Amino acid sequence: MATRAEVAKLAGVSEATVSYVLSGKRKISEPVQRRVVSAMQKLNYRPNRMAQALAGGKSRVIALLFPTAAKGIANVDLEYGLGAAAAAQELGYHLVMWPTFDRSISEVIATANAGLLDGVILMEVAMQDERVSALSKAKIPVGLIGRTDNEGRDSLFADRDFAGAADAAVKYFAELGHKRIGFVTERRGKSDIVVAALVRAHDGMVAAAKKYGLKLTQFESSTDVDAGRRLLHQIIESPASVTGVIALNPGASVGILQEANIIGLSIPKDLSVLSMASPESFVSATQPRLSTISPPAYEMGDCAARRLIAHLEGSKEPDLPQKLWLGELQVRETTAAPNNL
Amino acid sequence: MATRAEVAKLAGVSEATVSYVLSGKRKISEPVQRRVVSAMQKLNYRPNRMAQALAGGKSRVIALLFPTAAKGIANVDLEYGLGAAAAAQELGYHLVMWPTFDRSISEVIATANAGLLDGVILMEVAMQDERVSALSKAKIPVGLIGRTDNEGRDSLFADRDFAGAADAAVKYFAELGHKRIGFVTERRGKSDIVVAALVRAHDGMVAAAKKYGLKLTQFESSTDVDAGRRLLHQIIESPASVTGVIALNPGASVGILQEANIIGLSIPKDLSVLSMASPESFVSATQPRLSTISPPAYEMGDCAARRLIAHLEGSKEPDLPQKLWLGELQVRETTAAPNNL
DNA sequence: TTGTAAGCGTTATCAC
DNA sequence: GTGATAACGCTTACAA
Repeated sequence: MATRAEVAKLAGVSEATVSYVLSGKRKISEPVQRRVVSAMQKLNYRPNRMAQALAGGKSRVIALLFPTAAKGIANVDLEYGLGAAAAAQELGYHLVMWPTFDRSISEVIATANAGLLDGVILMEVAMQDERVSALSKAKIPVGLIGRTDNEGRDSLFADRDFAGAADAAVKYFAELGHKRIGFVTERRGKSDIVVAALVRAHDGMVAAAKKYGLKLTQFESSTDVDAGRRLLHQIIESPASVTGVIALNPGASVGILQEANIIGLSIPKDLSVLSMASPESFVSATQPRLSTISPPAYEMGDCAARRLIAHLEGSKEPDLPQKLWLGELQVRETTAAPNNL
Repeated sequence: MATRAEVAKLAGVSEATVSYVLSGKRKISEPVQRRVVSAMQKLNYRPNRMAQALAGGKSRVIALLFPTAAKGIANVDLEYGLGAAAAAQELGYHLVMWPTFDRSISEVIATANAGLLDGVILMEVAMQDERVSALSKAKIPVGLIGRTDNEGRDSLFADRDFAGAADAAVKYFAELGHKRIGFVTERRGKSDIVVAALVRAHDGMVAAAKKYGLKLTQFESSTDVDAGRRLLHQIIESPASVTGVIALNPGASVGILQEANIIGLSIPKDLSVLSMASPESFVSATQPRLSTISPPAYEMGDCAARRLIAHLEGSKEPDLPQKLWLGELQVRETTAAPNNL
């Protein structure tokens, strides 16, 4: 590759001038500008990013910590990554895919300290997320897909409006005529990590149920489909006798559908099912087609990356208005008025 | 972060010695070794990757060109990326996610020339892949998930054994008693890019059908589910009157399942369906559960990354034996003996 | 408006 | 075995 020195020589200017033409941090006279630019083109010059990074202290690389522990089902999460990667690209950054099996981040911090990473995007954020604190302490900028309970402080997030989504879901069920509904959430594991989404969705559901006067029963299930299948029996045997369920984890919804088919329970006639998080691609495979109110993952990933990068670039004002995503209610074939009015 | 200079001072050695302790490219005496290592630990030293990259000419970063054009269904492809990213990580490399909407790679080449990328992994490889030639011409190492028709030359690939997979699939159908089967492949678009997988799968199917004495009819469908649904009508109205189909693209299989359910066609009684490429997570949602013989995507991504990195590290002998992946035949609920023997 | 030169933190090539 | 000392290609004061 051509170096800056060669461009400078060809254009008959100093090396610094070449840099300033590129960065625009200095006023350059018309003729010089032209000469430099044409020299760059002639030599097919590209500034060396490693040299830029070394001299400038910024790599323009960010990492997405991608959770791979729950390999259960439907990697909804890919869409987040795609959105973030595309946004990064558009802004001249690069997104490294960082698969994580646990929540340890010492290696991430080390890599950032080694100058390779300017910032990090986190998923599956907990209310009190040790990773966020650790990264903050290490002065590494963090973007979140999700958010902690530290509302004001960490402003670099893209999160769902769980209250709004829960409200929309429950309202829909109420309008269909349901009186007793279930909420399927993830089993909170042995660890004391409380994923923020679970808490906010739960709170949203409770509030919405109260608002619309529905009786709400909570069920717990792990992410895999088999757990969802077992769950259906719990649901129908429950004294709560719900006529519909709203499920937070995709595995549960599918498991319920599967098992219902096997035991001859008719969906949505005998039980309505609404998923609060299932990717489009995944829904297309379900039979009957799952009704959903899912997060716009691509968009959210895009937003998280943009916010983080804007921060890295030193923008004071957040360019993007701080919004939460509701997700669109997609009525398909698993929701209807209750049978046993 | 602590720099090498600080470590050298603390350990009372020259900076070069610190580097050589790290790289092991020089014999270091016991006491010096100890002093340097302890100084490194005390200062929590990490070599600056940008400086290493600049001085060494290698960034230890590779990119995965991730196709996002066919947003139809089931991102099988995430698993490839996860495998590749994990392998890279394990080997001290980093994998940047590079979403691509088309097959242009000038920007990739420019980025590699800018020193950020040491190599590139390609997906959806064509028989004659212009991207491979362009990258080769630019002296950028390429790893493939898939492979071109240039068998010997580009040795850095991880591909399926399409002949073997087709053989296994057809053999299975033959043993079930099917005489006339269909092969569903992707519609070859307007462009003249011939994705290698399509060709090899086709050839494999033809050979296998001949071998087991089955009559084979080819059907074409685009990737989306709706196309798959329309396809079912083509299949049942076809004079070939097949009793089973083997589908290359996941969208088609699902569409067929969907439409069969709607029009009251019983699967597998009236028609057996076997998918040659559907991710686990996706299959769990189908009803009835799709029988498959899918590629081990994670493993293949892992392999492609390892091969590429081994090459980047200058290994002459390919460490990993050059194998092709068959994929495991998973008999689930969409395949059975034909009804109309 | 432009040029000069001091870093940035390594690798690699000499010497000793 | 170990220590200097040029690169590596850029950013960015500081001069002019």
